[in-house]
Order: sequence, then structure tokens, then C-alpha cells
Amino acid sequence: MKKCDPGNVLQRSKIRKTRQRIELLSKMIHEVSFSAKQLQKEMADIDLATIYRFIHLLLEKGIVREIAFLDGHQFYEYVCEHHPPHGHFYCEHCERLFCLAPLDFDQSSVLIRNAEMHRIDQISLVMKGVCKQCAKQS
Amino acid sequence: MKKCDPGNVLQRSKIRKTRQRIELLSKMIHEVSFSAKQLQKEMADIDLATIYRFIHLLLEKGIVREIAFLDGHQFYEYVCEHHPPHGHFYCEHCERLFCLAPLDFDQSSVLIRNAEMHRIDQISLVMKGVCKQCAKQS
DNA sequence: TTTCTTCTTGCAAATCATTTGCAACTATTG
DNA sequence: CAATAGTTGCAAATGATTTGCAAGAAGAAA
Repeated sequence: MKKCDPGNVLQRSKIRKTRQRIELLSKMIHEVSFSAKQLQKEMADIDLATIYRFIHLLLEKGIVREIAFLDGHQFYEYVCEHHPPHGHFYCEHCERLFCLAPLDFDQSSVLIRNAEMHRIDQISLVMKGVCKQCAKQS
Repeated sequence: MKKCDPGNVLQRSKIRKTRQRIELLSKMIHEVSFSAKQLQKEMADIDLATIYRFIHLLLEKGIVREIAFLDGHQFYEYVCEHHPPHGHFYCEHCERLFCLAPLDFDQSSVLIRNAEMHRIDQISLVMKGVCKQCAKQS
């Protein structure tokens, strides 16, 4: 059974299958990252409210995670075992979001030393700048 | 001459001094972090538009920097030599934002290896979770 | 398959942070 | 103290996200 098949993913999490959800989730699975607006641009027949409601449902179930808030939009990515948490790099010129390599345990541990922390639920590392391709062009 | 005196800071950056700006900047200098809304709550006589306009001006001059977008609000911090770039930890319970220790060069370098990057303008590292104090209480 | 119940959808309206236009006001310069 | 350029408050606009609600679709049971 394909683990990342939209139908299976929904079934496993006991989320009712609808045309809209299947379409949205397959898109999410195949994109490096997505925002509500991007999804709607490519699936104009699905209401924005439906998209936002579905994203929130997937967040609760841990099927997607928030990765960054950029240019007034929240970006998300699909969670799977081949895609452990990692940082992102946003090119301000072409507006693309790149994934950074995941940090290993030792690397991560240098980040999380702080006397005030009890539990960490989410780590977000985002860099902004200009990518090589854009640098060449200008 | 005090480097972090609001009046001096504005003068040095050729920003016209007004009552509103002096009041806002002194608050910013003394806070670990701030949002437009927090500032307005404590200085109700200053218009929100003025606050946003001033923040943008300070961002351009490099006097403050964006640190995180949380709960629908952008947070900023005052920039000074005793406060190099560093990560933050946000307690979802008490909604406080803590500073993490700054990373040294070697530590930082593990974060920035990515073939796509040409130039990095901004790095944002934010963790969300629960702080020790809140953990004790509940 | 039909029916029943529950969940989901699209639509329109509401929210909420942030931005903008504009006329009145104020800091700075000479 | 006048002239000028930059600032302010106010109200209205914007834009992402959220919500209420009635109609429609999915899943369970007969």
C-alpha cells in the first residue's frame, strides 16, 4: 500500500474523502511547499474557505506542518518520513522556497540550549536572500 | 554619548525627532521584543498607522529587525552590538518570547550550506513550545 | 440501493493586521 | 519667525484568513 497516496493518507487519519480533499492533498504531496493562495491558483474551482479548513485539519493530524510566513502568506509542507524537519531558504527575487539539508542530532542540539524551554513543539529556521540563479541574471 | 539613547539614535540616522518617535523608540530599546500591537497597547495616544510607519522606517535603517511572525503578529527587536542575531523561543502558553544564545560562526555555518544560496540577508530561527514556568503551573 | 445522519462545501459576510490617502500639524533650516 | 519638507491622526482600503449558514455529499445501516 502506498503510504503517500492521498486516499490512503486520508483513510489512515479517518478523514472523510471528498473530491476536493483528494485533489488538494495530491497537490500538497507533490509540491516542495505550498500556501493556500498557491493551491487556489491551480484549483480555482475549490473555494478558499475549503482550502483553509482542510489545511487546518491536516495540521491537527500532523499531516502537514507550517514552515514559514513570508510575504504575508503562511507556507506549509507535507510531512513524511523522507522529509524530516529542516530549514528553508527563500529567494526574495524569484520568490522560490528551497529546502535546506536537515540537521543531525548534534547539529540540532546546539540550537536548543536555553534554560527557559520545557518542551519544543516546532522549530522554524528560515533564511531570506537571493539564490544563485537570480544572482547570475542580475 | 549614550549609543542607545533614543534621541541619539534618531539623530545618527537623520530621522526627524518627534514626541511619538522618541516614546516609541525608548520602549523598543527597553523591550526584549515587541509588536505593533503591544506598542499601541501601552501608548494608546499614538496612532497605529504611525507605529507601523515608524517600524518600517527603522527596518530600512537597520535599527530594528524582524524576528518572527507569531499568532498573526510580526515581532521585532532593537538591534545593537550587545544583541547579535540569535534565535527565539516562543511559549505558546504564556505567549512570551525568549531569546536563545547567539550561535558562533562554526555553529552558524552548519546551517547555511545549500547549493542554491547566493546571498543571505536574514536568518530567522524560531521555536515554539512551552516554557518551564508554564510547565510547572499545569 | 435507499435512507438517515453527520460532515463538508460554496458563498457571502465578518475579522483582523497592516497599509494608504489626505488634510492639518510640526520639526528643522535659514 | 517664515518657508519647506516631513509627520501625524483619522478614516477608508487592502488582503489574508475565518465564520455562519443552507444546500449538497459521504458513510453507515437497513
